[in-house]
Amino acid sequence: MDTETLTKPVAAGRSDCPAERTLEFLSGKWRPMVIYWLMDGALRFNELQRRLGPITHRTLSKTLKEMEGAGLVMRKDYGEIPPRVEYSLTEKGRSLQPVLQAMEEWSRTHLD
Amino acid sequence: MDTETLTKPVAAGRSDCPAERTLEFLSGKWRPMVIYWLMDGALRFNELQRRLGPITHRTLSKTLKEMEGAGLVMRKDYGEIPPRVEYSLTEKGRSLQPVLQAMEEWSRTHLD
DNA sequence: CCGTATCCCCTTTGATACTG
DNA sequence: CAGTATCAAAGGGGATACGG
Repeated sequence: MDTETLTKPVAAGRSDCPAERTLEFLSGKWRPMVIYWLMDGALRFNELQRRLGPITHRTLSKTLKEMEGAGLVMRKDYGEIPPRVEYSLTEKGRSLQPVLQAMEEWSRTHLD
Repeated sequence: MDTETLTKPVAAGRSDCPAERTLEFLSGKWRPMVIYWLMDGALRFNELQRRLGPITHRTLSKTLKEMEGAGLVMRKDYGEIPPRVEYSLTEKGRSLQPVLQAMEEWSRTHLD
């Protein structure tokens, strides 16, 4: 009996690898770093930019908006002048920690 | 005392997020799927292509060569005619399973 | 301080045709 | 069957300038 065909869809037009869908939330040059820096709490836009180092204003803006759309990041505008906006992780964003941790573990044990 | 500045590098030009380095091994449109399908054992080139669905010959070839260079995939050429080549995961490639598993778990609990 | 609009480059991917 | 070469298309990201 061919157990192989029981555990995985055979020649599926779109063989859903669940890991891949998770990856979509982490793909992009800056997303993991953004999560990393927001893991401890909220940060203002410019503060976050300083932590990230060589990221452009435009790119950070775009990245944050995408992550907000993905439900990973929350934006809080204090409506002050000069502007003051804070970004933080949503529950969903924080829930990615085990994934990032698995990745850290792997980089420790298989890289360096 | 500001403990925050003790746990994370402040304004590092390249604040190393270890997870990011792992991501480099998994980034790319097809890499996770290739690992997924090779996790059970070796597959021939065309067989792998069929499983992956809509991937082009050229792209699969390139992807496999990259992953071979990264030490994730092993290529075995049987030197027969017609050609017969099998691809499989290296130990390093298989070691990524916990990472993929964490991703699967997340997609199950936070997507759908 | 926070954000957007334009322009440009570079990389990745796909389509297609060809080789051993 | 396995792989390469060439060309074209698409998207991500950076530089810069401008607006609220």
